[in-house]
Amino acid sequence: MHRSHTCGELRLTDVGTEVTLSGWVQKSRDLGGLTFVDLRDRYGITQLSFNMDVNAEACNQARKLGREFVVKATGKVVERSSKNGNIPTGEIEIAVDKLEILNQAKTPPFTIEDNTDGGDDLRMKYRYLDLRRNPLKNNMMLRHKMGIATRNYMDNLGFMEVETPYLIKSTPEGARDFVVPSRMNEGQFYALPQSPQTFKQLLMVSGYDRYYQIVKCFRDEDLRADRQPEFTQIDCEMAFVEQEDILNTFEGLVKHLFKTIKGIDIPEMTRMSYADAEYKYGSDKPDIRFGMEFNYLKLEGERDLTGGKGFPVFDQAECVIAVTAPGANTYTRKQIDELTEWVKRPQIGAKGLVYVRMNEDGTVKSSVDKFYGEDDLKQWVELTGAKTGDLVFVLSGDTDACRKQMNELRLHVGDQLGLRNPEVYSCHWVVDFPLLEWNADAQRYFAMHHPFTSPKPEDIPLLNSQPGKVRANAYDMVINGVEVGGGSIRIHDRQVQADMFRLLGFSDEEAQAQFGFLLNAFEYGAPPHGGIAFGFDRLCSLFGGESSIRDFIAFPKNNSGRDVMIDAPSVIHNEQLDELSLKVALKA
RNA sequence: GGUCUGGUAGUUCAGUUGGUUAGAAUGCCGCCCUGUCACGGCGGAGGUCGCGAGUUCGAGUCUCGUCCAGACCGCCA
Repeated sequence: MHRSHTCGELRLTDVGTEVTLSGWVQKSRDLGGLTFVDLRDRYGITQLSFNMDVNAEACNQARKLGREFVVKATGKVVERSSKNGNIPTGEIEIAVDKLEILNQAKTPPFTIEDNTDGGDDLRMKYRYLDLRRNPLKNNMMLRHKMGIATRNYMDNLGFMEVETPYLIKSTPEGARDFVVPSRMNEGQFYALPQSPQTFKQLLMVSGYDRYYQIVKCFRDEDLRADRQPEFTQIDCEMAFVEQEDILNTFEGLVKHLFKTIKGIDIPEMTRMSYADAEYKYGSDKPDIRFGMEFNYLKLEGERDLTGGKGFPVFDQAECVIAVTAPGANTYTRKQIDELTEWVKRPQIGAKGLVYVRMNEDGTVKSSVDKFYGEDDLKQWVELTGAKTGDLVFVLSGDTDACRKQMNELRLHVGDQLGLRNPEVYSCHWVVDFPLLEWNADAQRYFAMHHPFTSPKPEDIPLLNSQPGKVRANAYDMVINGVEVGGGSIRIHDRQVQADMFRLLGFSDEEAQAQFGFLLNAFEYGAPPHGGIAFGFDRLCSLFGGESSIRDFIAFPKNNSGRDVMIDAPSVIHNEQLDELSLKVALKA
């Protein structure tokens, strides 16, 4: 027997008990005749004590222990004479009779502490050591609990989990596929699924009217802090439902997760149209934890409070947007200059930044006083609702670009002003997405969500005349400005689906070749259906209060898509290539 | 594909206008210490300044290239 208890469970009530503990040496403190060893496992830390007068042999052994040695200690639980209130086991210690080294350890390249001295690179290379640290361990535990809570909720509602294949067929739409060569089918490739989309729809045709799956998905695109090439979705689909049913069911899932994991009651989620989201926040995933909504000083067909005063920048702009930063008149000239440089970076691309100060003495001072008098500014201020002590930021330009830029500025200033507290959660739906998106390069429409999304029935007449105006039965759930999930009511009519493929530029032959199995299935009694998929990693990071998903995945990839621990990807042997009938021709 | 930031001791970082022997903290090693828990005290070892070229009397420092890491843009139905 290697242990009778874990390192996190012994208390004062266990005093006198003979126990055996096994774990890792967190730290030892050698006081001369007395040595203490902190023994750690994933349940906690228990102090081992060694006394030269009582057991010289064990004490001498203990003095030689290095960090992260794996040891087994047997002894009696005793009350400490000086207690440690910082840890749950701090009132007791083990007076060790017998110490056994189960395995030695090299000194780890970084400290196994909550605030480690290790950099990201090193932590990734020794991920198995990084995972010993509390923050990572807690993240993994959070992820585990999120999975359990999800499965409980879904199971209670009668959803069944069905596994779908990972080796499927490559399709041209959407993200790049990861491909897998087939040995038995020379020159042919499987693709790893970007999502189980078509399979879950086929399961609806099969009559499995409530399906879900916590499932890995794969996309061969560049990485970000919140994007990994392989990631996990909570993938769901329901038959005989309308949009309302889906929204209610999965609003319930997220509320359940908040309640069971964090003990937070989330109020009913508001719904915002895509058009409103873009209008008020310049984003399809607005963070509505704080105000700072857009005010249009100038917008075609609405108003123009800026024209005719000789300021060419605004005169030539399609759109002028003002946003009030509450209490931000404390910003110094230097801070505003920095913000100006910030919005002028190529990533944001604004030409400049205009501001209006709401001074304590009641005066209003702007960076464009040369062109705009007190009356003009008063009109602006009235529209934006800015009060004394506030600072109004104004950007101008083409409407879409200006909205995007103001969205970035709004979030950035929101961060600076501490308006985006990670402990405050604001969940809402964005609905009525456009069905199609015009792509200027390809000179054709692309499905904004995916080609299986159904148009709103009342918008169907526009499909041929104004495709860009057609709204979809599509929805995203947004939490704190993070798109955590999205879905749609699908097309279940073969003819409509075929029309959609045609609209997206597929010939009938191409549509049949790519998605014939789905079109065929729709001929055998496809029920109306729809669904949603949540980004599980993002949900976990959100619950953990972090913006990067990497530390919520046990073994993630780095920025370049590499696993630096196992050193993947790697070249393969020529024998393997031969078997697959492949030849590698490196570019340049 | 692009923009930006960084790469100096095992680790995290500092390093002035280009100028003697490149520093700190922590970790590691040795000695001392009987109630520590960020233990304490004394001593010690530890560096091809990512790599390559260039400028210069002289480069950690300046220039160019390259590799690696991170953030972002493009991309992500």
